[in-house]
Amino acid sequence: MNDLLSTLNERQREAVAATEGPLLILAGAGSGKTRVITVRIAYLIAERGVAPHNILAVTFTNKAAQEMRERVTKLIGGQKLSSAPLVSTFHSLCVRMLRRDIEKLEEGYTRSFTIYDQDDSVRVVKSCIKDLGYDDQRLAPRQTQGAISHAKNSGLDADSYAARVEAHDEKRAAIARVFKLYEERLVNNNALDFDDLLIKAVRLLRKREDVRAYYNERFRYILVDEYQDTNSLQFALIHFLTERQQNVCVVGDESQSIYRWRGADISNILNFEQHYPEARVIKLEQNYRSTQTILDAADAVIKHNTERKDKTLWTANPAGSPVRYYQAADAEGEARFVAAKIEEHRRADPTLRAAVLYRTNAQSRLFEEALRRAGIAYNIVGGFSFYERAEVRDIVSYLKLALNPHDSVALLRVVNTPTRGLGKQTLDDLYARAKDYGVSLWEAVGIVTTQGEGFSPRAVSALKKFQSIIEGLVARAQKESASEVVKAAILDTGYADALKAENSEEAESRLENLQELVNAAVDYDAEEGGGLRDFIDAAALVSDTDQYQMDAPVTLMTMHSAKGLEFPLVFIVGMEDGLFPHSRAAAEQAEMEEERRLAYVAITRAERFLYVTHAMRRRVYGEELASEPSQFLNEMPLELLEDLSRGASWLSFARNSSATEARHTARVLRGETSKQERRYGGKTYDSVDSIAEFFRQRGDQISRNAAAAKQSAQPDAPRQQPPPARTKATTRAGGAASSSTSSGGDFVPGTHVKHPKYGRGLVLRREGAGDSAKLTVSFPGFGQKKLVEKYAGLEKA
DNA sequence: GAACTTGCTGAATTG
DNA sequence: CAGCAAGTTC
Repeated sequence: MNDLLSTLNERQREAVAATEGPLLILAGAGSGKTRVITVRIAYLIAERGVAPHNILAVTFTNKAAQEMRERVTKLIGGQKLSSAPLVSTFHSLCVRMLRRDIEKLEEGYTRSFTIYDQDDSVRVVKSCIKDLGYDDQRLAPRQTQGAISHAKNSGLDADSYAARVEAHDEKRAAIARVFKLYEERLVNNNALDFDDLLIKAVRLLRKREDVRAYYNERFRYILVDEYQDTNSLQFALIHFLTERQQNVCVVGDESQSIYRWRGADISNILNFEQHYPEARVIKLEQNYRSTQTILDAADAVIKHNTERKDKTLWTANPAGSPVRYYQAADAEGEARFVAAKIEEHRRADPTLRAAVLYRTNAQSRLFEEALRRAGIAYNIVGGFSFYERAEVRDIVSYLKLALNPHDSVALLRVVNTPTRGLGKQTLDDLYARAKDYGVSLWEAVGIVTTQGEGFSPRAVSALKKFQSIIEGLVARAQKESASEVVKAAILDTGYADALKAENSEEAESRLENLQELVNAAVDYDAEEGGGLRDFIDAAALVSDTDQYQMDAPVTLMTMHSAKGLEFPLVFIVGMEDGLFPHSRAAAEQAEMEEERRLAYVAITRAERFLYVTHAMRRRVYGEELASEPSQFLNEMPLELLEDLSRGASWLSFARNSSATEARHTARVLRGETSKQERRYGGKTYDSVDSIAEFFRQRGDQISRNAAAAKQSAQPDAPRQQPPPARTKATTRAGGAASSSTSSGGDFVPGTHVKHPKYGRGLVLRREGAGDSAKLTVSFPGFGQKKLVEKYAGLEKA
């Protein structure tokens, strides 16, 4: 079967053929990573005679898993296989393991456990905060859930978290108590949150030799995709699974690590060779995806990061067209521009797929509107997914109860939906009773319906009604197919009737969504046939990125969601300081580097055409704010950019010599000059000559200042002060008023200054005079800011 | 007990 | 600006 390998280059072939022992594939963007993985699986089966069910491939999203499955099937051709390789996400792999063996953990969980998504977790956290008597203003449920999740991901349980709380830190002490109660409640509800899926699976492997042996025997060849995004739990999981055999192949690219904030540990990939001393390393450095120009832009940006493995991506592709740049007056104008350009491109080539990539989901709305107005069909990833719609969640809650009636979150959600006369008072009483007896809400329902417990006859009969509905569903779940139970959950509960009675358009569309849910279940029955249990598990584990449709002409999504995808035409929008890079990242170097990797990911999605845009004004929180171009624009070689803006733009400004020097100066300040020198199209930028020229022009004083600045960039120099607690995404138009220290005229270009928010900076430019004098100041790490001298509160540094 | 109104606060990225 | 929670009214 030589034709399997014939489509691959030499490195790729090596990566496929090195089947035995640990292997690290460092796969640069667009280097044919997925092809290598899929061919490798096919090769293992066809050439090495490995039984398919002995192969495990792990991905992060269902979409990636599904694509991989399809491609393997295609590669193997018509061959009938005795079994199939398991291609799964980390989370569904864990669910599989736990559904089989969770009882062996002896932590009180049974195999019919429920999975809580983030929304469910927050609800539980909220109830814990309330019941502990904390103020949910001071202890925001969302934040608290985030803190708990973060702790769990770093391997802490409630007790070890509590032990680490400093004596005086009341807030964290409160979180620790919430954490403890939260964990108890999950056990009581027989529920696991997303983090638990990994935690319990790892614990199971650690604790039980027999389980470990079973999986080591089963999975003889393991592949892990996007290895740079694995966290310590995922690492531990892989570690246990490869305990006996070391046939583990991990594929990743540390330049595309963008989930550090979620606990991804980049050292997993950086130290792979230490973890597996026998490891072989193969680098895939030829990019097949993008034009030379796009690759140059990406490369120039990522080179500003200090923390990276050395790897040079190259391509045999043509230079292609320049990166198109557009500065819009406001966010609406930016959206109009994008819509117009998409139309233009698609008129020339109707098959051209486009993506609009933004930093935050909130940015999507304007693009949706503009595209709709332009009559362009689009697909949106993220935001409200199908399974997040209230009506779908309601029905899913009924189904969850059918499988695990002790799930109190699900119970509370639907006990009075549709309304059946169970108001706040009754539920509070029920809740109190459950707490008194130390039982689940479902058991409390049972007690009240048999003993009365002093509840009003009306309440008792309503509860009885609810009870019989759930019992009916429980019975059905045991013998009927998923779609049958889904239908029952919509009809027998009175849910559909209540919607019909509303007789509104809104209700009509909800009914349609529920019909969709039924369709999904019917499909599931036909394809997987795993029953309601598996259907609900799958529904709980769908992710935003799973919504991506490969054939959609236009896709709107975050840059995060775009990882792993490619498009001939890409728009990176909202390239503004504070938005991208995000203001929350500005305080820490490591976070800034992650933002930069995100920029790298976004740029390298583009195959042929790349547009970068930003707006001068944007509404944030309903407030009009002025914004500056992103420093990432500044980090692209300006020669590669073509300015499509109307009138003067930041780019035209940057291209005149003084601004170019400003760029150099900013780099000098960050001590970054020596490594950055590089040639683009025969022209040099960042040349030592022009920096020298710059200093000659500015005179001796500046050279001295620059030298001082360079010193302050040393590691032992005092760190710049942290930003204020609430940094707005952009600087307020008109400037923040504060004490005016200046007597005017002090801050000529070249002066080093100190700003209350941004720390040290260098004045690049001065416009106007007197009270209206405006300064352009470059702050290392914050980019350039335009400040009104009078209000800026600047001091000489 | 349910529908409506006001007022407040908060959104970075995700399985 | 928008979504949600508490308060207000029927």
